[in-house]
Parts: sequence; structure tokens; C-alpha cells
Amino acid sequence: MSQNVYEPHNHSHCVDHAIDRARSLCEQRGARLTKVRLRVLELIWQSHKPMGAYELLAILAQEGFNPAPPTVYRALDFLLDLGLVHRLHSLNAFVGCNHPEDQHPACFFVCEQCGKAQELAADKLQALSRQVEELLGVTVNHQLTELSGICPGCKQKALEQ
Amino acid sequence: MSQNVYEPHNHSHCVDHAIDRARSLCEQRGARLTKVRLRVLELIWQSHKPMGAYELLAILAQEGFNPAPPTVYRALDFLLDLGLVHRLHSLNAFVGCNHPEDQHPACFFVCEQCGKAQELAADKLQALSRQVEELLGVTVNHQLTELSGICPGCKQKALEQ
DNA sequence: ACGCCTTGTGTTATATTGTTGCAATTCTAT
DNA sequence: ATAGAATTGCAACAATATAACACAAGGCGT
Repeated sequence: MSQNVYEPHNHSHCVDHAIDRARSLCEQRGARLTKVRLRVLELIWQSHKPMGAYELLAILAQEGFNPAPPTVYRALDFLLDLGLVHRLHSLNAFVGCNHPEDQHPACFFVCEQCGKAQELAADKLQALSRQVEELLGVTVNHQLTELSGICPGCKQKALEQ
Repeated sequence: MSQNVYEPHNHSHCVDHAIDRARSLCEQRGARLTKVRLRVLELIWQSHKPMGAYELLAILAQEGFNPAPPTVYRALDFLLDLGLVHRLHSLNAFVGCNHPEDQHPACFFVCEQCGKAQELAADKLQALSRQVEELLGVTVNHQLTELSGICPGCKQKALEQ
């Protein structure tokens, strides 16, 4: 885990690093980080709360992008392909990835109260795919673990009331 | 893992056992396994392919239940609450659970080709929640792991072509 | 059995999320 | 410059899920 989103941190660093990584990754792969794609990535990184496609759409609209749903979904597909964002199916939402360089089974904890998502680099999960492949004789292409519950901050707030 | 769905098996046993477990679980919990709820559960168990809500809806309609989306979603919510089915978010679909008695972190492998889903009782996953709780100071309420790929049968078919 | 209350269902409408298909534009390499 | 590929604009639509309120069925004490 590169960082704990439930702890206070200088969030602009998160964003800056993410954009830098995105640029170099795109260059490396010969992919084009266009205006829409870049803006979508920035918006996703503006908080640690996973964002929905239509939420992104609304913001882009305010900014004069004049987009329709496909615009956003295409940008998201692009970012997903490069591993720059993950999709949290249980929320129908998207969140930035901290280490897009290396492919990895995704694992997230999401606070049911504040909505912030923390990615986890659980090494045990790396092994899970191999285990399942042996056990069932299958080939695993994707793996996603989603945990949900209450984060420390929201526990605290609940007590104070 | 109680059984491998990618191996041939007498599927009527799957269904029968599932219904029996459901009945006794409902009795035990003082819950009412009504007509709609029972029928939805049966339909979900008719195959190992997770079913969508509207797929269920269509079948119920043919059977004279005269249902609307809320009917199905309410039945599904009921079954989910009791742990009789799991929801696979990546597919927006529902699949029967083999051991609803004991609460457990769900883990599924789904074949991208044939769609069949195999539940896995990965004991490593039991530990994951506790690990995450310690690491982040959070409280975990739900946990779902979804793997996807190709099952042995579909690999074979691909070769034969 | 009767009424009463709780639970479950029917019904209509609507919200949210995601896709298809095609035209227009922009970029890139020759 | 220009052909070809990639990207975006655009309109319609499909799929999934929920809200709100009325009605019915079943359990329970009297």
C-alpha cells in the first residue's frame, strides 16, 4: 500500500504523481493521452472517492467539453486498458490506480459512509489466481476484490454524535 | 469447494439441496419463503450461470406471475439477506450459494465464455478481512472477490475449432 | 371467527448506468 | 499534401435499478 487515504495527506501530490505516471506510461505504450482522457483522469484523482461516469459527464459538460455518455465511457475504457484506473463494480464507479506500471489483481476497501476507496496491495491475492487455476484447471484473466465497511474517521464521527 | 461446476454432475441434486437448505434456513430465521421468492431461487439454481434480474423477470412473466422489476428485486434482496444467493456485480447477476448457513466472504470464478460461475471457499480470504482491518483500522462488513477467465471446457472447445 | 397489524406484492412511473452505429474530425506517417 | 487510422460528436436506445403508493395476504391476540 503506497499510502493510506484515510490519513491526512497532501493530496495534490497524489494527483501530480498520477498524471506524471500516466504521461510516461502513455508515451511508453505509444498511446495518446488526449484532452478528454487527461481531464477524466484528473477528475477521478481529485478525490479518493470513486466517481461515476455520469458524475464525470456532468463536470465535463460544465467545462465546455460538450460530451455525451460515449465520450466518457471511451475515455474510461482507455484508462482502464492502461491500468490507470480501476472500476469498482459494486459502486459502478471508477478510481485512480497507484501503480499502473505492473499488472496486479485489484483489491479495494471502500468506506460505506464517506465513500473513500483505499487500494490494497495484498500479496496473498497474487497467489489466489494461481491457486484457482490449479484447483479448477482454468485460466484467470481478471481478479477484483472489493471490501466495504467503515473507515476510522467515520467511526470517530459516529461516536461524537 | 463443495463441487466443481465445470465437471459433469447431477444438477438436480444441486437444486434439491439448495431448496432444502433454503426452507430450513427460513424456518430457522422465521422468514417466509413465499411463492415468488421460492420460484426466483429455483430459477437461479436451474443453471450455474448467474442470472440477471430482467432475465428472471421474463421467465416469471411467462409463468403468470405478472411481475414488475420491483417484484424480482425484492425477492432477490430477500434471498441476498439470507445469504441464499450472491450478487456478482461485474455481471449484474445473481447466483446460488452453496453454504448459506455460515457467513463467508464470497469468491467466484466466472468463465468469460460459457458464463458458468464456481464459488470458491478460499480460506485465505477469511484472513484478508482481518488483515485489512488491522492495517487500516477499519471495520469490514462485506467482501467479494470476482475472478474471470476461461474454464477447462471452453479451452477444449477453442482447441477443437 | 373477527379485526388489527405487519409483511409482502402489484402497479406506474422514473432514475441511473451503459451501448450501438454512423458521421465528422483530428492526428500521424508517408 | 494526403491516405489511413485513431479519436470524438452525436442521436438514439438498451439494460439495470429504484421510488412511491395502493392493495392483498398472513399471523395474532381477543
